Amino acid sequence: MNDVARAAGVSQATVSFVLNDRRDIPVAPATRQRVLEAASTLRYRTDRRAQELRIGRSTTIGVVSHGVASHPFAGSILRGLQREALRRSHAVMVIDVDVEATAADVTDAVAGLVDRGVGAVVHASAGTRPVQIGDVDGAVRTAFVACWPADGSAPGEALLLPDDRGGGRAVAAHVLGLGHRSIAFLGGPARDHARRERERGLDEALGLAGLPLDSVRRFDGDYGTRSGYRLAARVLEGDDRPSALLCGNDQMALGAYLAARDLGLRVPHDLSIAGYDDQEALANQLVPELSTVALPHDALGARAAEILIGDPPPEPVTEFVECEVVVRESTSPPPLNTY
Amino acid sequence: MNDVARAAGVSQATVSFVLNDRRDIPVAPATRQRVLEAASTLRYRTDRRAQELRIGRSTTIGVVSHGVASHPFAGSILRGLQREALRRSHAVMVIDVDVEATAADVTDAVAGLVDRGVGAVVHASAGTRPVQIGDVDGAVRTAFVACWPADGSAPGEALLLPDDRGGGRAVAAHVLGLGHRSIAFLGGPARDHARRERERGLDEALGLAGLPLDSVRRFDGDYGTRSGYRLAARVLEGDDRPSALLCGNDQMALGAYLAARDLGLRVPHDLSIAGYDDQEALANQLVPELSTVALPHDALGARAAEILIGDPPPEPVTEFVECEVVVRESTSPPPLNTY
DNA sequence: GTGAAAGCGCTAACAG
DNA sequence: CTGTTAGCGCTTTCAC
Repeated sequence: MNDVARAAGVSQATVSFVLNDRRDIPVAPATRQRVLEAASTLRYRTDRRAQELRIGRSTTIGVVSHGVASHPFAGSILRGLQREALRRSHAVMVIDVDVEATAADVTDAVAGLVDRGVGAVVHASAGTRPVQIGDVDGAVRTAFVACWPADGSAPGEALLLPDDRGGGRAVAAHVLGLGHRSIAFLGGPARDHARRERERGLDEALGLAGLPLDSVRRFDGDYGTRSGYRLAARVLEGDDRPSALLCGNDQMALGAYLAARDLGLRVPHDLSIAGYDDQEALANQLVPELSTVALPHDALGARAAEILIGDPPPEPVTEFVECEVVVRESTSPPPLNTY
Repeated sequence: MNDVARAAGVSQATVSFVLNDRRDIPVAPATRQRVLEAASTLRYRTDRRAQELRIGRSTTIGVVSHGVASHPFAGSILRGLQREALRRSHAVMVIDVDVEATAADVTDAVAGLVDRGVGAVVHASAGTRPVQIGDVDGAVRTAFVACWPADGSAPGEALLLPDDRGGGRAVAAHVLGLGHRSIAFLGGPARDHARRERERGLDEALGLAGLPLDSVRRFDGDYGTRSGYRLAARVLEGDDRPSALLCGNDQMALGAYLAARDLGLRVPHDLSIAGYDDQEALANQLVPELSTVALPHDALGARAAEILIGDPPPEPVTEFVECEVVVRESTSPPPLNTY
């Protein structure tokens, strides 16, 4: 900055003023111009560390990602977050911790972030589940995306979740609307939060349609393709084969695709299949393309950035972001349609 | 730090000495102990920004990820990188740029990183392809993981690539070794680097086996599941159906699975299929489990951290990291085996 | 062994 | 409108 000042023939303070575009300090247009030029020819860039040190605020937000590596689409959360952060000239620093990280591991991660001056941290997961948050002592602004503190503590300034119940209701309504009455629900683990919400959504849709809850058979899977395969094979081999499968996620739907084909069933002609997640490079690439529910990861990430960079909300916010069903080719009216 | 000094009844400098564990400055064990205790009860943490500002070196390394969001397993690169960085008490700051980012976009990304004091940046991609690097003017140490500068400039201190040729050779040898003589290669785009290397590997394996290069039919896909489906359907429907398919990646192999089933072919009984990438949650989840080639993303990331945190190598290093074939269930000897 | 003081690159009073 | 200066939290030289 001194070099720029010298080159422009002004004081270093003046350089700071024009570079930070401070409108309250008047600077002669000509001077201003000289400074800008000097800065540009010298390829000057302000050192954020020094700047932050001085102003006492941070221009970077940290994210603790609880197992990106294990989840293909965590990228979207990051993307939304980053885009929004960038718009507010903030940077994003991420540190990935294992899905099975202990509280101590996470404490280290958060500490590393805080030591480097992040002004806020967002915990992000792709699975909508409890995560370890470590012992951070409320030292930093925090938000949660698709996860919440495993230890039951308060979820910082914001708890941002996909509206899985609504999504579950929406796909169910879609399939019901097509005329299906014999449906199987191939869900995630029985204790999984998302699975439960989605199933409740299903129940709501059933209620709305005036159908008994036990008209849909339900199974527990593990969100893996193989479990989708196994469950689908089992239900499809029995008598009174369902005409539609509501899968816990796209991976399980893929398993169902494989199982259906192995049994000589055509999708969607003989069997409709719906997924959940709208996983990139999967749902829209399948043959036939998979009807599914889009998870609003990008929006969730963006919202987190928005909240944490702005003024702290008077009280913690909890938001459920809508999950839209995206209808593609794998769902159609049931065969032998009788209405 | 002043608070700690006061609490321990020593000067602030002494606190710095013991906290940084400087063995060249002798400190009385008792004093040392008092400082440590004070620091811990006050929950003191050193501000890396101030520290870096003073010492003039950085303890964080930046990564420009060229399209994480679009590639499911970029996470592994990050993971390896982070693990290695952590071992050397560095942090990792990532910024994701779009796959189609312009040089200007990338310049901004790198600048954001450098302004925040990263000591080095690694460009990472999941696709092994040229990437924009922006105009960074050699201002910072740089390495490339699974990518290289699109503008033909020198690849910084290190160019780290998967050995796709070796991987291609290895799968081909595996399938050839099983006895297959009628093979089709369903590759990625004709101009794609990885596709070409993998195909060269195939040629080498053919040469080693004393087989003519034209004994394997080759097709161009786009690494998407649908293109795998389309290509497989085409080649499988024709006369002299191949007994084995070498796919450009796991996604295409999945397409081939789907196509094979649609034609009533059993894998691997009627048809062997091999993928490439060993994509998490895909390859090992398919039914049957997919034989494929593992990409060493984790190792690549780790190596980048190792190089950039250590002393600069005297001259740029280029390393090819081995891709191992992982044999699972989708490959077996051909039907009507005649040897 | 320990402490005082300078300075890393920056911002923000305040004086001119 | 511009320049001087103190100080953000730290490290390190040098004197005690």
